[in-house]
Amino acid sequence: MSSSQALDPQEAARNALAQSRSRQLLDAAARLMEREGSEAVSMQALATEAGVSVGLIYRYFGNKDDVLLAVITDVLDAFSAKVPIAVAEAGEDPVRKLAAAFTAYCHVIDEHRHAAVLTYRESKSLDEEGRARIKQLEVETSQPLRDALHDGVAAGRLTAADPDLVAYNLLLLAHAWALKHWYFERTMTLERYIQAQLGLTLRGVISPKSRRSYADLLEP
Amino acid sequence: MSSSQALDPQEAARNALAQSRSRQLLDAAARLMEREGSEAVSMQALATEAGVSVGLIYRYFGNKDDVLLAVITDVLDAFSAKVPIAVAEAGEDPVRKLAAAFTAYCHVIDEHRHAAVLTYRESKSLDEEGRARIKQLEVETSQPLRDALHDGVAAGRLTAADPDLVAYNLLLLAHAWALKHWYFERTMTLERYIQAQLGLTLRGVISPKSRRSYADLLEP
Amino acid sequence: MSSSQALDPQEAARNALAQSRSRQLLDAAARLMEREGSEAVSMQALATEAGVSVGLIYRYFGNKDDVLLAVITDVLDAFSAKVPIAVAEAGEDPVRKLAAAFTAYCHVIDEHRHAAVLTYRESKSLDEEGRARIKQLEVETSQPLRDALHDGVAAGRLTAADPDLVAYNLLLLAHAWALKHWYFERTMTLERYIQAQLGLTLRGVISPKSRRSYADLLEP
Amino acid sequence: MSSSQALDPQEAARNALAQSRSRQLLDAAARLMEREGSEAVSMQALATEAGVSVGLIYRYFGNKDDVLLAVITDVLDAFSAKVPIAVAEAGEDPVRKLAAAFTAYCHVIDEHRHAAVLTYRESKSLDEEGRARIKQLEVETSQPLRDALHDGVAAGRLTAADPDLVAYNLLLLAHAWALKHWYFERTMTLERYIQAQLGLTLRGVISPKSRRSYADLLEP
DNA sequence: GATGAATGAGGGTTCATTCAT
DNA sequence: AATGAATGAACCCTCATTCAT
Repeated sequence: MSSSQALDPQEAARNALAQSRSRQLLDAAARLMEREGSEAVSMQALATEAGVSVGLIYRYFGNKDDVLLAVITDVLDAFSAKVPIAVAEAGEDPVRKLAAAFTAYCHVIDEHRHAAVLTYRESKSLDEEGRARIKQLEVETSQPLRDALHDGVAAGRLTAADPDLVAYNLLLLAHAWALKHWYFERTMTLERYIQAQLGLTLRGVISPKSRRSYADLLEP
Repeated sequence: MSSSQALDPQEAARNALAQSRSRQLLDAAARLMEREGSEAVSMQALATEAGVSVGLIYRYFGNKDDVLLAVITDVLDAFSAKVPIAVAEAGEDPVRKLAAAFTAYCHVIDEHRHAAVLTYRESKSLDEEGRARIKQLEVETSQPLRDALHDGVAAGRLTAADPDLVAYNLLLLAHAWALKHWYFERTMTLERYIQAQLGLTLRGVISPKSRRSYADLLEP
Repeated sequence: MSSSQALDPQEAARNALAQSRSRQLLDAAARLMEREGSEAVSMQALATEAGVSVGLIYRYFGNKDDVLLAVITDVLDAFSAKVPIAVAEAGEDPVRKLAAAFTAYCHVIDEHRHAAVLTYRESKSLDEEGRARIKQLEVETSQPLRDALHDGVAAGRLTAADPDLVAYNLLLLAHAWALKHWYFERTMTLERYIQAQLGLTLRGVISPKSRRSYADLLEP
Repeated sequence: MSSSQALDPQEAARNALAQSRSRQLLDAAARLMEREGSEAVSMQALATEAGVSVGLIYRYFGNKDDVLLAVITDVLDAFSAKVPIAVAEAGEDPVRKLAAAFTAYCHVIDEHRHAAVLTYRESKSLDEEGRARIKQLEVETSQPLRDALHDGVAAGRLTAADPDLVAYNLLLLAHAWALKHWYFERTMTLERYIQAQLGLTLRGVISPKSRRSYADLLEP
């Protein structure tokens, strides 16, 4: 009720504080996971890293799973923030938009590698309602990929029996950069990874007559 | 012939017991993970599920990580046991062999869904030497995919700049059936999943002149 | 002057708390060992005896061996606190100083009988660096005995081929009051024990011409 | 009844077996303690070292403490076996007999260093009746020292207000070679240790007129 | 007599969570 | 709003002891 407009200054201040505290903690969590691995995130360690007390975390998050959920959500938020922009900059061509979206996904994943892995961990609350939220967010944030694919199909540039599966696969391949980083880092850079995976996927869905137009994307 | 050398019956009995205990414990672990999630596998819970005492587990496994490693290895062993057979039954055609291999992978994953997820968890000992063993086993067990792909390329049926990446992607897609089961189960059966993913991947690597021969694999 | 530098009150309070908690735990350990023997000191038992939770112990000590080391160090600290004072009060005569030192040692041992025995137990961490620390502390705290002996030799009151061995023997005899308490308590009081042992040792090292001056120490 | 004489052959065989099993286990315990320290004696380790099964140990010993008690008793038995012989070989002189006895004690201790330390460990059953047995045995086995001292006093060679205390101290000094081995081994050999300690003790109890006769024992 | 697989209480340790200040 | 000392359930692991074979 008081959320959208006419917020009294006290509440506004409170919200701003909550916002900045969340940011502070989420950033600390990211740093911690980057430095020590995502197993090392204990509440105590998180508090120390963020420069606050343990108790304070519980003022802004209900429990540890809430924090983890927020970390994951944070990554998904980065998707919503960056992918649409990248898509918009790619112009009107749906295939170029698709490529731009995938590239942006991969870059975000690369910047949050350890947080991205979290999604694949089973934790108590993530089974109940957290799982549902993540699912929904994941679907929402993969919308740009789906849109570009559908556009491409509509425009006759792509041929895909199940565009949603292709979109999901691309998401998966972006995640795979984090999940299997120990494997890929031995043979590839991120840019090379993006190019190679994009090429493979596109070769499976591009319509024959459009091949020539996207030779740069298809030829590795 | 059946064993290594002059097996004294006492040792043989002991080995058989160890074998069956391992089986019993690994099966219990699988059941437990299936029922409560792979986070719920405490040594106490495992003992209870297997109907033995905690102490007994330590007679057959050095520590908890050894158990987890064994669970993972168990899946990988199922690969080595089943995939080569499926490939052999597929005949000589490298593309058919590839399809058979992927199908077999997916079936094994489906039968060990929760165990398969374990590989993606970071655990203490899995970072040190366990990680190395898993990597190696993963590479070994994915060999059939790689072989079929290389054969296909050599035979001119497939065109792939990086066959190893394609093989790894297929492995990933098989794992994805377990990792993202909550997503796929809403829209697909396992068989449909296999067919769809195989179609997509093949369309990206099949050589133009061979398309007609594998129309059944390519058309969903 | 009293502390190191610009003590902010918060840190000071924390230090005071840590101090008092340590005291509380070490006293509980002493009581426990007194009542149940030094084998009975489990972390749980210690927590219960001290009226705190197990977890709290780990806020003040790294692990169980740290606790045991602290218990031992505590005794050695009592030596450093009490022996020099006793020596100082004994005047200038090196033999009187020696007697005073030994008496003080025995009294401290008597007050920490069970803790004193700990030094003779082999424990995991006590082999590595703990052992080294104890050794060093033991040597340091037995310095007053050595000093008095060397002084006595220098002053011509004592004759000892190996004063350090004599000093070590006295230390041992002090410990023996704890180690063999079940034996000595049947026939002696602490005071009688001190007098008798001192007499024996002194008779072995006193120079002939000084015998008369210390008749009170030599004649039991 | 059947013990002293006329033992039926079956019982005799049983006794002999029990005897040899005990020996086998006690020797294994000694080896184990020598090699791994006296903390490392678990029932399993002991069984393995002795080349028997765990269960068998319980046929010959009631529980672990019984084994430990037997190990200790074994050392005390070695005293009764060796010390009287050494004393007998020393001739008639009570002081020489004392010296021979102490030397023999120290040698036995040196051969069973780790077992000797066991006496100073508190364990469950050692408090109850085991303690009593050990006390008694300790007193019995130190009899040669006491005898020699009393003889010496009677012969006017020694002057000691409390000969029993002197005897007990010598026992303690023999033990100290094991208890404080880490200290003494840095500066002394066993022979030097014996000579030095004997010298110190004797100087405290030898009667003035006998000093010359035992100059070899008194001068280090 | 002998085995060794099996038990399970108990030990040390960690860490999410609470609450008095 | 913020702190951090305190809690205690839960975890992994060991080892003396038992008992069916």
